[in-house]
Amino acid sequence: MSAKAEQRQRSHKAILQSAADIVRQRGIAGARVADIMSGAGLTVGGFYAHFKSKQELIDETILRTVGASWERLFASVDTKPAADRLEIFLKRYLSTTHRDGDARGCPFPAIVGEIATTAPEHRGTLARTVEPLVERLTELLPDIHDQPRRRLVAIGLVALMYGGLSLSRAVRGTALSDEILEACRVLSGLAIRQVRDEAP
Amino acid sequence: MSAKAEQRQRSHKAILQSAADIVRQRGIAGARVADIMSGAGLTVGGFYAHFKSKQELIDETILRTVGASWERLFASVDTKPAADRLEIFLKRYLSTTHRDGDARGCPFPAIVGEIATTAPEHRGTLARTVEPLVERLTELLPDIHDQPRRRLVAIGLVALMYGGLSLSRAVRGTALSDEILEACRVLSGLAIRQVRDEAP
DNA sequence: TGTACATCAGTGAACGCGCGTTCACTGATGTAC
DNA sequence: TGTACATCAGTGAACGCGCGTTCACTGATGTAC
Repeated sequence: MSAKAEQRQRSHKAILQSAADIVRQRGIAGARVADIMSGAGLTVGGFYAHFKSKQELIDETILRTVGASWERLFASVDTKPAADRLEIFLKRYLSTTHRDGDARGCPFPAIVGEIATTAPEHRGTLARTVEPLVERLTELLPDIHDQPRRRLVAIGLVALMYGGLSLSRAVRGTALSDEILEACRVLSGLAIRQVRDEAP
Repeated sequence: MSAKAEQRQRSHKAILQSAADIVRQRGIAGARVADIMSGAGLTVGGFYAHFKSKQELIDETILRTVGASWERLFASVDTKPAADRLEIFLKRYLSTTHRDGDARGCPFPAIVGEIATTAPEHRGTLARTVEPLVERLTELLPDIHDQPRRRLVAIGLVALMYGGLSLSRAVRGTALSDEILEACRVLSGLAIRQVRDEAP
């Protein structure tokens, strides 16, 4: 590949990386094109040689960051004993480390509310990212042979994880913030124990 | 009171009501001063005779709408048998009616994410609203005599309710949206059953 | 191999628009005598 | 009671600012001969 094309590719990647970081921290509206570009070591004007619009970049950023962050989490529990995986998974998602700006963390807290209110143009993209997570998470649940119920429990856990992390971040700095994370770990533990007890 | 003062009071109330409606639908940044005023039957310029700034109005709107919406829910289950109250409460919060823009619904989905990312100036106000809910909700839980755990379960349920409603709204229009609400009802039911089983 | 021209990634200023906020003004209500 | 003036809730245009997007330009890289 020519030096020019290589340079272009490097810039493209840098823009995506910068967007991923900034969107996770500041949400969609908070991620300004000029800031994203300067985070990539470039200037505003060059943006439109890489993406058709801000919306296109945001869509691609959503697909990439949701996928990558959850896959990273799934991979991190892969080596653990099967029986412990779900608990460790929940513990990591609902950790203070994740709350306090893990650069590779889940972007949901930064984008879900915005998509519901002022950025409905990304609704379809978001919906597409949730389904795979649910399927992967279902595999981690106790095998209760009631597949529809298993799926619902997985979806409920996604909502609990997202809700807990989001609320915890919103009240960051207060004692309640830590309590929220702990509470979600406790609640998920209770639900999972009950699922196990119900299993045949 | 003079006719002038009465007029002023009516306007003030209308602005608050309009703000409550619009914030719930479009979030904080999405609630434009001009739109709020026109929703109250007034024009932009008059706004600053009623509030020092948009931030002041938003803070007051958060305090009022969070308090009122949860109190309304608590009141609505007051006449039910004590043993059923929590379940009905959860069912109503996690209903499609509530998701589909109940005008008096919970404002959390519209504001929590934004406060965590682009509107940290409202963080303290939000935190102040959560504590009372938790205390009220704790009373609805089975009496397990382990108060700290009881509190954590209540907090977890708040996170689950908020997370479920928010996620469900974000993917509105898809089959997943309904599933999320059902999933959260199921998950909360499982956790509560487990709490009961653990009770002495 | 060297030279002249073409390409193209990136620059930075400018544009148009929407927002929160300000302010001179209006006209109905209230007050003093 | 009537009259002259004061008050003040609300108007609507203007201001300043920040944002997404556009565009004429630059200069390094690539190509043709």
